[in-house]
Amino acid sequence: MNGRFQIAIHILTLLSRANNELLSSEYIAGSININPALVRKEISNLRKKGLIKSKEGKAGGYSLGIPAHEIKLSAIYQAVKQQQILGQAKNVPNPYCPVGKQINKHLQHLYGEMEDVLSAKLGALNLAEFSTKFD
Amino acid sequence: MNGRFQIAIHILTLLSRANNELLSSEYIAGSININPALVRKEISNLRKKGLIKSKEGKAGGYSLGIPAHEIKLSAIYQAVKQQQILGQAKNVPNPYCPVGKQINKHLQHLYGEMEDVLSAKLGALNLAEFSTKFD
DNA sequence: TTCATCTGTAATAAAAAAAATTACAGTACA
DNA sequence: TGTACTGTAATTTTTTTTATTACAGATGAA
Repeated sequence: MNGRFQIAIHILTLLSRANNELLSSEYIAGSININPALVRKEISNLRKKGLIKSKEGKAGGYSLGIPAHEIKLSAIYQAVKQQQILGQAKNVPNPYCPVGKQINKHLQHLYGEMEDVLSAKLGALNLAEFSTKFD
Repeated sequence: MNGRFQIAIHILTLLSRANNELLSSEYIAGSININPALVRKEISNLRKKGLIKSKEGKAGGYSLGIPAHEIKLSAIYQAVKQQQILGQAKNVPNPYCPVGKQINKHLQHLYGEMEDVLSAKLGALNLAEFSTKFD
């Protein structure tokens, strides 16, 4: 669960409460208290996944790409997670050790199962439900 | 799921296969391919949680603190996770924004639920089972 | 006793990752 | 044609993680 999930869900929550009014990156950044360029960067990613629409130019800004009740939290998680969390492809364990030789494979499998239960849990919640907490 | 979990489970797997023979930090470090001081540091933590026993001095080394089948993977996870993953207590969202004001509380709750399902999943597996994968 | 081989721990440095900042081209409205 | 936005890249700063070095203390053995 990295910091990007937090930013992404914050952005999406703001948009889901905006009633189709466009919000600017500066406004969003003000609510999160981070730099507008970071907001635009994360939105750039979420837009590619279809979760957000943007309009350029004067009076431009952002809105949800699909209705909030169709956005499962698992979709946000998937959109934001970079690569397999599995550690450090760099740290190559000792290939001459029976444990070192295989452990990454087994951990990979274990982590996959973990992701599955997380996704299942997050898939049971959607953005509309999450947003109502702020009423 | 951070890098320390990977190191911790690697250490514990080695110990569980050592048949009560003591392993040195240097041997363990050689299998993981990291620095022996890091191994000792992580073991220092796992020892405080009772998962590992150590013996100082010449011919010293490490062994499991309790039988492998009594070590749930969730216990390893708990031992290793530092603080609530919840992001950045530093990044304080805008308190004048209805979303910014409450989002950390709601995320905290959400993350708590996530931890619960993870722990449940990991609690169904123990170190002995994990170790048999290496036979 | 004294040497050799370990652990325990702290201090420091190096490397990697994350976050912030700055800058500016492109777009659209008025 | 000016203004207010987005899109994106380049760069710097900060934070976190990992590695290294060092050495005191413990223990067993010659």
